[in-house]
Amino acid sequence: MASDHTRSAILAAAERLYADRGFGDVTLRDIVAEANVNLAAVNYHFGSKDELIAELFVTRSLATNRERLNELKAAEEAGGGRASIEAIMHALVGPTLRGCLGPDREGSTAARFMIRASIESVPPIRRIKNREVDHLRKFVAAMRRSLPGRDDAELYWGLHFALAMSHHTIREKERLTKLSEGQCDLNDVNAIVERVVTVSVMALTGGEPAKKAPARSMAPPYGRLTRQDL
Amino acid sequence: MASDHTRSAILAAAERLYADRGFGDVTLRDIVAEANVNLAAVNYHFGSKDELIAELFVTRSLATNRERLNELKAAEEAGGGRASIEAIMHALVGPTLRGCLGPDREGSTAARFMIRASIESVPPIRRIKNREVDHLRKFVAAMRRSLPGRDDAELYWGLHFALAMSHHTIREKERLTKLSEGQCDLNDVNAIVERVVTVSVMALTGGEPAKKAPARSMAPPYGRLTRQDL
DNA sequence: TTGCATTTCAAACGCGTGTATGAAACTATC
DNA sequence: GATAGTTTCATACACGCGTTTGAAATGCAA
Repeated sequence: MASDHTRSAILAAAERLYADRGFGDVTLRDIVAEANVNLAAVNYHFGSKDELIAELFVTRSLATNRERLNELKAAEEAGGGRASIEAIMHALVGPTLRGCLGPDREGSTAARFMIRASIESVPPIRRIKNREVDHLRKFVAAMRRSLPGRDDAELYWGLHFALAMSHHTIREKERLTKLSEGQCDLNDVNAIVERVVTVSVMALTGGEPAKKAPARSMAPPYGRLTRQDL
Repeated sequence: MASDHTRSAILAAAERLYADRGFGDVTLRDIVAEANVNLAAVNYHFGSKDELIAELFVTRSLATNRERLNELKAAEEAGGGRASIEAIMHALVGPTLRGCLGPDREGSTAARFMIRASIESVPPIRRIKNREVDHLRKFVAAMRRSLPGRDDAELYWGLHFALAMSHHTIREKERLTKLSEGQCDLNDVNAIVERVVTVSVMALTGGEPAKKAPARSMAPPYGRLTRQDL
């Protein structure tokens, strides 16, 4: 057991370097140099480079998931077991967006690391992401409670688009700034969250203010929908 | 000059392998084995591995961009210089979605390659993508003509979200299928295009059927907007 | 056929990587 | 303070990679 000093120094240095320069060109030697520890320490404490990356990513995404679920649970309790669809989407995209776009929170290293993880998609991280389905299903369940009668496929598409907008905003933050020549304010995180939530809710409810709308409303003007369940 | 046989065999083999297995674990040796040419041929004909990848990507994305602009031009001419916002978004996301999700088009190798390029984000490709700004600006210009008086930032956000949804759908195709347990039909490309267009238009017009709406309508319920231009 | 330029080829180079080794330095328990 | 277990360290290994080399083969004009 002992001090753990080396172990956490490696974790901190690795996260910092990965956040700054991406997974592609950060070697174990870079990491141990930054952490002032011996090269062999990585394999001693983590087993392999991939396991080090996995541990970093698991830690951070567990934290985000916990935050999301807390927000969801709070919203459902406040609504007597049924949260508004706005609140649900807010809980879904808020923590991630705040974490990755927000101002320095613990030096924002964690945030920048998660951005990299979302951009570069290295094998150990991809493996973990594929097990995130269960977590998302909890949101689908909440959405089902909030919008009863709505087709399940519609719920999945709404969730999918919400994640699309928030992840893409994180990934392409720089590009959007450049494209819009600074006209899109990427610093006001709350405004961005509201923007994403608003569009997501519109996608799910078809533009109406989202008060228990009758049923499927996002049906495209033409072109068939899913035909699974006729 | 000569036969070009070797050159094109390399291009074809590389695209096929990258499409199937990703950039991460395809080596030059894999490629030349698949193409039945000598290892040194790659450097002789392309200069380096990165330039080979770049040539592949440039070729394919030029084709997509051309397709997009053709669709846009056709829509603008049909509307007397002003296309409907639906048509513009359609031209923006249609070609990419059809190319990457559609059924076999020339063996769909090109499509799968572009999916990889959008997922893995390898340096030479990233460099090229960063020069795509000019191309997107043409769409912003068309949007400005279609929705005059609308805040520029709103147009950028709308374009951004449209790209978000189409790219994310391509990237996470498998995950969405798994999450929804097949309830989201990822095979009906036209329906997906309509879905993305519909939501994009709602994001831009605020849910109204998009007939030259007065002005900014996607303003979030609370939270400030951009403050650049006061 | 000769001569020159282009293209192919087998082989090797050089480098950087993640990982393994085995001894040395600690730390804690008795 | 001896001993067993844990952690650090310098060093080396083995391998795969993109790239280079220089000679052989090929194509083509005169």
